[in-house]
Amino acid sequence: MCNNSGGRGGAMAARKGPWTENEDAQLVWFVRLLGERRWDFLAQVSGLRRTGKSCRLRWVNYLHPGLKRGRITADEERLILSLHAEWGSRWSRIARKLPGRTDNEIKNYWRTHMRKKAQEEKMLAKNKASSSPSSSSADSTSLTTTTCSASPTATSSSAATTEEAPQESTTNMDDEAEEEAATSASEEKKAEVVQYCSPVDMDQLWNDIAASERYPEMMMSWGVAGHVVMPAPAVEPSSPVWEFCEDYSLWRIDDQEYYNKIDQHALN
DNA sequence: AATGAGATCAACCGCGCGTGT
DNA sequence: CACACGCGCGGTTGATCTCAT
Repeated sequence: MCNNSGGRGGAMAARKGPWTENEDAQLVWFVRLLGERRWDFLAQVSGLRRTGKSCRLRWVNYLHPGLKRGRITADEERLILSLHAEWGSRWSRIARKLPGRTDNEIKNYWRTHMRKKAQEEKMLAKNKASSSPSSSSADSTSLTTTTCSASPTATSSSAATTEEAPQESTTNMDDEAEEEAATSASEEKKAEVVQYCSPVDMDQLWNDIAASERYPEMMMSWGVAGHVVMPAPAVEPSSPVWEFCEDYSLWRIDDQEYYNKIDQHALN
């Protein structure tokens, strides 16, 4: 299935590992051109020696406009905790409630932070057990105690998940409704995403990108129109991909509204 | 200043679901 | 109805960064 399995098309082995700036820029451009679907096709057509899967992941987790960079806030943490308590490790679903955050990000956050908290709890429990065996709940971490009681390492195991998400069935209707709402109101949500964009780098980025006008040049340099066996665009090795993107205004092909919103936000 | 441990993040993998033929 | 394909999701791993010793 993956094009690195040598299925069809190119016999080129798929690249793995960290993405280069050129690859990022290229991917961004082709996503804007083709949309966020048909990733295998996109991977082939773009000339990227990556699997569609890899392209999608890179886009979703790193390149997607509206992604929020920076630390998870206290509010977000609270939300994550409560949603995790409700849904278990349905990271993508949880992520939908946290505009600008990816499932991967939340997943990572959960793992690292909950592990820490679980360790703390363990210590607390031990201490309490040794001092007074009667009480069972740690009070200091009031917010987190209820949900992070599952050991973080075990969080990944099905046991923890099922243990923590027993209401899954009861929330089914909720979920479906939410999913529907999520897709139907995607436009709204995207605006929401934009709202949530923190003033970190992304703002600057989109601002810069919105301001530029030169994507056709890139098209030429990549020999767009379908099959691109391309030398990577010339980018200064040290320059962030965004500078490259900026030069070529990558964001103007489709989903115009969406990106307009982003642009507008960035300009505010 | 060196180094080891822990934290964080990006990326990959396998599996399952939805859809088209 | 069965099959193949494309995609998304959850779990895991490995590299890099940060901080304490």
